[in-house]
Amino acid sequence: MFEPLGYAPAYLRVSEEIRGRILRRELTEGEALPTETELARQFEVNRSTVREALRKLESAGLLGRRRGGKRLYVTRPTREAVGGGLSQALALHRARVVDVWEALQAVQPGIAAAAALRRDEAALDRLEAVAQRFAASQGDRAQAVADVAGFFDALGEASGNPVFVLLNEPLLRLLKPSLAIIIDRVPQARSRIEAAQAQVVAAVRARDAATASDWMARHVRDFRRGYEVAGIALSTGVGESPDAAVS
Amino acid sequence: MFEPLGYAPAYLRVSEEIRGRILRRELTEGEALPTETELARQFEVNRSTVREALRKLESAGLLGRRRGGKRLYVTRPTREAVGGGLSQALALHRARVVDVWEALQAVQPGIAAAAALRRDEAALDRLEAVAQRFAASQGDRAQAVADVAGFFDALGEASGNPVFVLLNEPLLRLLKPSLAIIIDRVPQARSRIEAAQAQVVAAVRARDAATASDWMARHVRDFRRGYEVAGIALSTGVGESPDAAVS
DNA sequence: CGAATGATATTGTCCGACAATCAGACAGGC
DNA sequence: GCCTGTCTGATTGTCGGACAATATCATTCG
Repeated sequence: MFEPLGYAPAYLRVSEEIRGRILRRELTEGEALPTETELARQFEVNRSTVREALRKLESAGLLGRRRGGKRLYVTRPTREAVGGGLSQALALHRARVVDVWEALQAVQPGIAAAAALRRDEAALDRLEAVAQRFAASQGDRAQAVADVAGFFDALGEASGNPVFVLLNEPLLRLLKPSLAIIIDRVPQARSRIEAAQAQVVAAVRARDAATASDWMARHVRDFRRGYEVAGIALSTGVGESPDAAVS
Repeated sequence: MFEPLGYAPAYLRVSEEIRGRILRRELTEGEALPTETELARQFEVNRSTVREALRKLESAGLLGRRRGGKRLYVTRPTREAVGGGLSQALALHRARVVDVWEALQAVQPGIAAAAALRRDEAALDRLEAVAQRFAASQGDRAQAVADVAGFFDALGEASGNPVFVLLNEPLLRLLKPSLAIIIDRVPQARSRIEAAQAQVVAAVRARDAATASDWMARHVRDFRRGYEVAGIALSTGVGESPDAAVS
C-alpha cells in the first residue's frame, strides 16, 4: 500500500550531488575538487563521510589524481576504467569466450565500415603503424597480442565514434588471454592475421566500407577457427585460464 | 629512467583484496560479507579505512544490500549498474545520438541472428509479449518507449549471450529520450516499429537468422529516419535534451 | 505455529588527532 | 640562470573512540 519512504545515507547524497555537478558540467574536466575539509564544511557533514563519497566517485572514474598527486581532479572515465568494470561484470556473469567472440563478430564489421567512411589521415597512419608493428613482431608473443588488440582499437578510433571505442575495450581485454594461446599454438595464425589486417587497411584507405567490413568479418571469423585449432574450449569462461581443453 | 615506485593506500589494498576474492569466486554471490568491525580486525586497519574500501566495491556493483537491509552481500553487477556506468561515461565523452545509433546499427542485426538461432520457447514468449504490449500501448508514450527498449532487451536475452545483454543496456538507456520524441512527433513511427517487430518475431520463431538480422537492420535504420523527421539534430549530445533543433 | 517482544549486533555519523608528504617559497652555491 | 637544500603550511591517509538508530535474531507469548 505504501512505498518505503526513500532514505539515503549522507555519503550517498554527497556523492550523488557531486556526480550531478560533474554530469551537468558545472564541474568541468581537469578542475580540482575542493579539499575534503572544505567539502565537509559546505555539505555540513564529517570529513569521513565526504571521504566515503569521494571513494565512490573515484571508483566510478569521475575523479582521479594526477600522477603522484594528492588532490583530486574531475576527470572522465578512461577507456580502461570503463573496460575494466565491464569485463569484470562479464566475468561474473559467466560469459564464455564464444560469447565475447560472437559480440566481436557482430560489432567489428560495422566499426570497420564506419572507419572506412570517416577515417582521417592521422587515424589511417596509426592503423598502418599498428599493422606494421604486428607484422614485425616475430617471436614476441606479448607484443603480437597487444598489436592485434591495438588494431581493433585503432579501427575504433578511426571510426570517430566514442561508443565504438568504449565498447571495444572490454571485449579486447577479455579476448587477449585466449588470443595469446592461439598465437602460440596455431602456426598459421600470424600470417592470416597479417593478411586480414593488410586487406582492412587497404579498404579503409580506399574508403571502401563494404570491403573493410567484409575483411573484418573474415578476420574475426578466423579467431573462431583459431580457438578450435588451438584446442580452446569455446565454453571456457572469460576470466578463467583458457589453457587446457586438450580433450 | 626510473619507474615511480608503487604505493597504494590501505583502503585501496583492502578493496583490491576483497575484489580479488570475489572475482576468484572465493566469496560467492549472495554470501554475506563479514561485518565492518570484523574486516577491520582481520586486515588490521581502522574501520573507517574498511568503509572506504567497501564504498568502492559498492559502487562497482560487487557489493549490494538487500532491500532495507544493513549487511552487505556479495553480488554481481546488475545490468543497470553496468549500463549506468557506461552511459555516464559516454555522456562525458560527448557521444552524440548518431554515435549511439550507429553502434545500435552495428550490433543489433548480430543479436537478432543469434537470437533466431538459439532462442528457446520461453524467450520467444517474452519477445512476443513485449511486441504485443507495444502494439497495444496506444497513447501511452512512456509505455511505448519502455516496450521498444524492452524488445531490444528481450532479443538480447533470447540470444543467450550475456555480452549482448550487457552491451545493449547502456545503448538503450541513451536512446530512450530521443525515442520518446520520435514517437511523439512522427505519426507513422508506431506502425513502422510494430511492423518491424512483427517481422523480427516471425523470423526468430522460424529460426531464420538471415531474415531476423535483416529486419532488425531495417528497424534500426528507421530510427535514423525518425530522427530526421522529428527534427532531432543527429549531433545532439547524449545526455542533453534532444528536444529542439527546429532549424 | 505465528506474532509480538526484547536484547544484541551492526551500520551511519561524528569528533579529534597525528604522521606523511605534497606544493610552494626562499635562500645559497655552481 | 639553474639546480639544490631547507623551511612552512596545507592536505591526505589513518587512527581511536564514541553514540544514536535500527536491523537481526532468539525468545516468549497468544
